[in-house]
Amino acid sequence: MLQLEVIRSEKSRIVNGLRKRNWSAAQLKVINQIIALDDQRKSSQKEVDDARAEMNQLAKAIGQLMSQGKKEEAETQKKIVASLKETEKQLDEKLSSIKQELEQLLYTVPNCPHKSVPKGSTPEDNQVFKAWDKPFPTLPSDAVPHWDLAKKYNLFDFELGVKLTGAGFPVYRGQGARLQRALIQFFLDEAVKAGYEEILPPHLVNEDSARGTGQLPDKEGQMYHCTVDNLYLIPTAEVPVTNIVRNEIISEKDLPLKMTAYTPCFRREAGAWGAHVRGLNRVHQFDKVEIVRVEHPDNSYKALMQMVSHVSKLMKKLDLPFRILLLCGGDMGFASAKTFDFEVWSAAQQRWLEVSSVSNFETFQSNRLKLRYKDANGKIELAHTLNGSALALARIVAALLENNQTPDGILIPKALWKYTGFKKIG
RNA sequence: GGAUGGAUGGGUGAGUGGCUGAAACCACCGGUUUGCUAAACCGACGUACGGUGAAAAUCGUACCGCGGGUUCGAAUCCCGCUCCAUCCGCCA
Repeated sequence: MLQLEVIRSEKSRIVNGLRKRNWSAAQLKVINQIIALDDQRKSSQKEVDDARAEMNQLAKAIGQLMSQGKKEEAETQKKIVASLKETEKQLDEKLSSIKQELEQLLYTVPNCPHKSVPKGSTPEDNQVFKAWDKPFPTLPSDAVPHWDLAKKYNLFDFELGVKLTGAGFPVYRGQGARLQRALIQFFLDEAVKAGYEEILPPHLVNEDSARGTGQLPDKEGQMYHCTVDNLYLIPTAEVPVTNIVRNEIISEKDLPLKMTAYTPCFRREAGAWGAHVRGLNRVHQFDKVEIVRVEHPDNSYKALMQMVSHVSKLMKKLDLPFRILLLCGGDMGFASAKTFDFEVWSAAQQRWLEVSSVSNFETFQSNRLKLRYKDANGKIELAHTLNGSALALARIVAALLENNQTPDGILIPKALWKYTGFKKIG
C-alpha cells in the first residue's frame, strides 16, 4: 500500500498518477478522505497519549506514597486514576476505529504509476516498447497448435490430468516432461549466472506471507487454500521469496538482494475460462522461474531495465519471436508502478501469449512488508522491490512446440540441448 | 497422534508487581593503540506513532510471541490462542 506521508506530501503526483489508471473524480475523493482521516488519527492519538501520560505519572506518585506509608493520600489518587481510565478507554476505542477505517481506505488505493507509464484503460493502450522486427517462423502447411502436437508426440495429456486431479492440470510425459525439466534448469542456470541467489522455497505459505505480498485480503479467491492448516498454495514464487525479507532492516551495503527461485505455481483462475484458453495457454498448475530484487530506491529503475534485458536474453537464446510491451496505467497490476510484459509469438495459434511480467513495485510492497534498509547515517527507509518471470514455462512450451514444428519433428533450440539430451522431438 | 517444556532487543541470555526499554556477554558500528591484521581498551548501539524545533535535538506514548483480564501500576500474576523445542508413536 501507499505510504501515508507520501500521499500527504506528494498529493498532486499521486492524484495525477491515479488518473492514468482511469480513476474518476469521484474515486479520487478517497485521497482527501484519507488525509482527513489521518488528521483525525493524529489528534486522536495525541489525546490518548496525553491521557496515558497523566495516568502513568499518577501511578508513579501512588507508588511513592505507598512506600512512604501515606495510605490515605494514595487512596484519593487512586480514585482520580480510575476516572481517567474511563476516558482513556473511550479515546482509545475512537482511535482504533479511526485507524481501522484508514487502513481499509488505504488498501483500496493502487500504486501510483511511474511518470513514464502511458495513460490508457485496455490492453490495446499498451505501448510496444520493443517490437519484433524479424519475420515470423514459416510453418509447414499441415502445422497444428501445441495441443495437437502434444497428442501426436505424447508430450502431455490433459485427459489424464482430469482423471488424477481435474481440468487444467496437465500430465507431462516422456520428452514433454524432460523438456519441462530442461527449461527449468536452463532458466535457473541463467539467473544464477546473472548473479541471482538460487532459492528453493516452500510451496505453501501461511497467512502472514500471503498478506505480506498482497494476495490477502483481496485475492484469496485466486489461491488454493488448505483450510485444515490454514496454508495457501503459492500462486507464484514471488510470495515466499519476497517474504524472506518481511520485517527486515537491511544494511544499505547489502543491497541489492537478487534472488531466483523455481516453483510450481497454483492458480484457481476462478471465472477466467472462456475463449483462447485451450491447451497450455491457461492452466491451474504451471512451472515458473522467478527473479526477485530488493533495491535501493535510487537504483530500482536501472534494475528494472536489467531484468528486462535478462528476460530478453532468455527469449533470444530460445530463438523465440517476442515483443515487449510497456503496460498502460489501466492494464497494470494493482501493486505495480511500472510493468513490462513479454509476449511470445505462437505461430500456429497466430497470436501473442504473455510469458513474463517484469515490475517495479517501488515501496508499495515493502510498505506492507515492513522491508527497510538503513543507510550510512543510520536513517531507515523503505526499500524498493521488483520481480519478474524468467520465465513461465507452460506458454513458452506452447510457443516452442508450435514454432519449431517440421515434417520430421519438433526442433529443440540449441541452448537446451545439453539439458534435454535430445535435439528433436519425434 | 500422546507427554513435557518454552517464546525477552541482531544472537546467547538475566529478570516473578513500581528503582526495567529492559543486566551481562557476543556480534555490528565509531574511536584509541598498531607497519598491516588481530588482540586490548574506550564509546555508541531497538522499532513505530505523535508533540516542540529550521536543524541538531528533545519530550510523550506503545511494544518483552499474539489477544484479553486482574491492579493505582504488568516482561513479571490469571485466561485464551499461535508458534517452537524435546521425548514417545508413525513415516519419506
